[in-house]
Amino acid sequence: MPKRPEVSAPRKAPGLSPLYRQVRTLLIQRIAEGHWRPGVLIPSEMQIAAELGVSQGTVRKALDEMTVENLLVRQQGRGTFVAQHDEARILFQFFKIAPDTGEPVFPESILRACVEAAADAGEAAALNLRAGAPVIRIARLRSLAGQAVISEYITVSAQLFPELGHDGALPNNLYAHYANRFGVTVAGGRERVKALPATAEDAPLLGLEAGAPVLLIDRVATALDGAPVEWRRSYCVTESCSYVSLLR
Amino acid sequence: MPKRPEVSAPRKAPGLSPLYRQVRTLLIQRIAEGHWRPGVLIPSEMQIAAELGVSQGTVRKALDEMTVENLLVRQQGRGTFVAQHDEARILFQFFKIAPDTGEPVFPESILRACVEAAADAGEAAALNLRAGAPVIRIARLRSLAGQAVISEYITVSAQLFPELGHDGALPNNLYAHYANRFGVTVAGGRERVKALPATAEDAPLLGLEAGAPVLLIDRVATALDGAPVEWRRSYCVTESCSYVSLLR
DNA sequence: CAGTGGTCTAGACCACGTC
DNA sequence: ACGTGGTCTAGACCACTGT
Repeated sequence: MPKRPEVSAPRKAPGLSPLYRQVRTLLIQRIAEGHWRPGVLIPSEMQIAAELGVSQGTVRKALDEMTVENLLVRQQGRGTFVAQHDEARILFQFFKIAPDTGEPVFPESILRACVEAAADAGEAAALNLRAGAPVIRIARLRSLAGQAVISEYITVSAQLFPELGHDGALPNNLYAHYANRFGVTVAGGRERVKALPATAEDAPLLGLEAGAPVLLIDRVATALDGAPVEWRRSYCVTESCSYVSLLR
Repeated sequence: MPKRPEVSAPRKAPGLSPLYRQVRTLLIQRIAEGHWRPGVLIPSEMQIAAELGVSQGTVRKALDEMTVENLLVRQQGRGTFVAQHDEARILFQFFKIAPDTGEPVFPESILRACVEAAADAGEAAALNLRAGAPVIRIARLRSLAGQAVISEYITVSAQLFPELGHDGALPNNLYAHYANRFGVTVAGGRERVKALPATAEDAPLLGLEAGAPVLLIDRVATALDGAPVEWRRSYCVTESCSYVSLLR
C-alpha cells in the first residue's frame, strides 16, 4: 500500500483507483496466490489496516465489497474467513436449478467419461486457448431425488488442471476440487440458456425421446483474475424443475 | 426517525434494526407513496441527515444500499435521483434475452389482445389474489431486429391497474407505464425458466412447427413492498439469442 | 473477560457538475 | 465559486464468540 508523504492529511494520487480498491486488489491476490487458502481465518481489520498503513474504515470497505462478491465470509465475534466452495455456496451462487416444489438440493453425479483431447474451435474460444491445446473432457449424468435430470459436458485446460480425474474418480463437487487440488478458485461466470431438442445421445440418458425439449445451460466459469477456467454445457429436463433467477 | 435521548452518545434500541435500515425503509416509503416520483432529485445527504436527526454517514449507507438495489441513481456533483424504468435499466435488470452476436437491444412489441377476466387458480396464486378476482390479460408478440422471437402473456390485477389498456394502445415499456400512470414501481422479481414444446397457438406466431422447443420465462414481478404485481410468461425462440445470467 | 466484526458519529479533503 | 456525492480518517460503543 502506498505510503502517504503527508503527516495528517493522506491524499490519493490523481488517476489512481480509490485506496479501498487497491486494498481489495491486494487481498484478492493473496487468495489467488494461495497465501490465504479457502476456509482460513484472515487477520482482523485492525491488523490489516496497521500492516498496510490505512485506516480500519478503508479496510472494512474492501472487505465489505469482497463479502458481496462471495469471496469472504464474515462472522461477528469470530472473524473474516476466505469463502469455500461448499455445497451451500454452490447451491446459492452457481447451481440455479431448483425443483418446482420443495427446497433446492445439490445433485448427485455419475461419471460417464473423462478423456484428454485436443481443443476444438469452440473449446479454444470459450477457454481462451489456442486450437489444439490439450484439454480434459468430462461427461456426467446428474440426478435430483433419484431422477436423472442433467447431462453435463465439461471442458477444462489440461495445463491448468494436470491429470484431473486420472485417478479414475472425480468428486461430485468439482469447484471445491479445483480449489483444493489445483489452487484454482472459481469466482464467477456467465451462463447462456437456450431451449433445444434433445440429442440422440442425451435423450435416452434423460428418459426422453430424441427431439424432446431440453434446457441447455452454457456456462463459462472464471477465476479470481477473470480468466475463463471451465466450459460447461448442462442439458436439463425441466419437467419438474426450473432454472431460477432472482431479479434485483 | 427516532430521536436519541442521549446528548453525545446515540444508542440503538435493542431488538430494532440498525439506524441506516430504518432510514432506508423510510426513504423507500417516500418513493412507494409517491412523494418522490421516479426521476426526481432527492434532497442531499446532509439535508436528509439534518431532517432525520442522524449523521450523514448513516444516510449515506442507506442510500448506498438503495443504489445497489437499483432504486436510486447517484451522480457525483449533481445529486441522487429516484431510478426510472428507462429502457437502459430494463435491459440491465429485467430483460435478460441477448442476441448471441452483438449487443442487447430492447424489443419491439405488437399488442395481440388485452381483455378483462376473472383470475384463474394460477393467476390468483401468482398475484396473491382470490380466485375470480378481476384481472387484465395482455398478449403481445415481441421482436428483436425485425424477427418475432417472444410470445408474451401478462396478467395483472384490474384493481391495482384500473382500465389498463382501455384506451386501446399500450406502451412498449410497460414498467415505466405502471410507474407513471398507476404509481406502481416494479422493484424486483423472480424468474423460472423451462424448455417446452411450442403450443399450437405460439408456434405460427414465432415461425415454428408445433412442438419445436421454446424457452419459457415465467416471471412474477414485485413492487417496492415485495408484493407481486405482475405475472408474465414469455415464450422465446432461442435460435439466435439466449437468456443470459451473470454469476457473481 | 478479551477480541472480533457491526453500527454510528464527526470532520476533512477530493472530484465532478453547475452556475 | 459553490454544492454535490466520493473517499479517508479517527474514535466511540454495541453485539457476538470464545476462554
